[in-house]
Amino acid sequence: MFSIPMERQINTRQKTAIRDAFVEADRPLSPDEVLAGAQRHHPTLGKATVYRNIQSLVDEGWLQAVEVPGDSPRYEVAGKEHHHHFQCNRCKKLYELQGCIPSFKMKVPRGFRTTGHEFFLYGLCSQCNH
Amino acid sequence: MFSIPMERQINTRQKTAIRDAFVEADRPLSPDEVLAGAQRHHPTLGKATVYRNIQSLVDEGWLQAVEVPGDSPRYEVAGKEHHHHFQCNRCKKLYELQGCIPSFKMKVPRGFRTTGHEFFLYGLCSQCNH
DNA sequence: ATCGTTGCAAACTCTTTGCAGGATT
DNA sequence: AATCCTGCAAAGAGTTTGCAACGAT
Repeated sequence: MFSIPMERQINTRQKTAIRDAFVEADRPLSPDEVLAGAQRHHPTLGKATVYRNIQSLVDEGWLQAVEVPGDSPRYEVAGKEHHHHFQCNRCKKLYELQGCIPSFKMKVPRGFRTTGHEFFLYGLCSQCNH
Repeated sequence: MFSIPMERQINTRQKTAIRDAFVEADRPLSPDEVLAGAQRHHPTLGKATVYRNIQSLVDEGWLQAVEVPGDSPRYEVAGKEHHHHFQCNRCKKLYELQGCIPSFKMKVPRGFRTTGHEFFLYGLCSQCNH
């Protein structure tokens, strides 16, 4: 038998600053937003470190990616229930919505098999809708 | 009063090859797919020309952009009714679906205003689902 | 002392732009 | 002939990778 060595859990100041940025923001963040948020805790943080730690947190299962149409990827704390997102047309911030749309049946071409869906609302967030 | 000069409608061989690629494919195409499809009509076509002509066709209203989560933009012939898209998980091709989902009411946070939505189905297309 | 992480810079990919030559009217 | 378009190559923007120095154990 082979034993799979438990990965040592390494928490550098940089990685902690990045996790804190997600907890404080409480919404999905882009790499640039992570850099800006985490630099308030650790000003010398570099962008390569942000990209590497995002990937590391995704691999650990702490983060998960949220792909957005026509914009850079966002990442959110993993483990939440199925939900969708709202993007502000002006500031481009992404927000979490509760729940899913009511059951829907979309017709797909013959021979196609559906395995999942995505849904986005667009508009103005409270900060931009004054 | 100023008169707005009517743009001369210029149709080069390259632009015609690009339009033909869309008509033949009958689905939204990425810039790379346009290049590949149009090069079958005009083998020396360059990618800068593809990008410029896509932009030109969008400006003319012949094409419209279809942004996709986590993938390069697609373009489809403009003027169709409101509809959504299906993306194949394996080959990444985008397909047009008919119609929209039945009426839905998603709760948004207070102070937010909704102006639009997007919806995507994912799965396997008939070519990849054998 | 060892081994993983950081931060800079270079490499990469996708897209846009500059420019000389070519095509169209 | 004048003007617009093309294709190459260089420039940008966002992301990834190489590497020497740093940090933690």
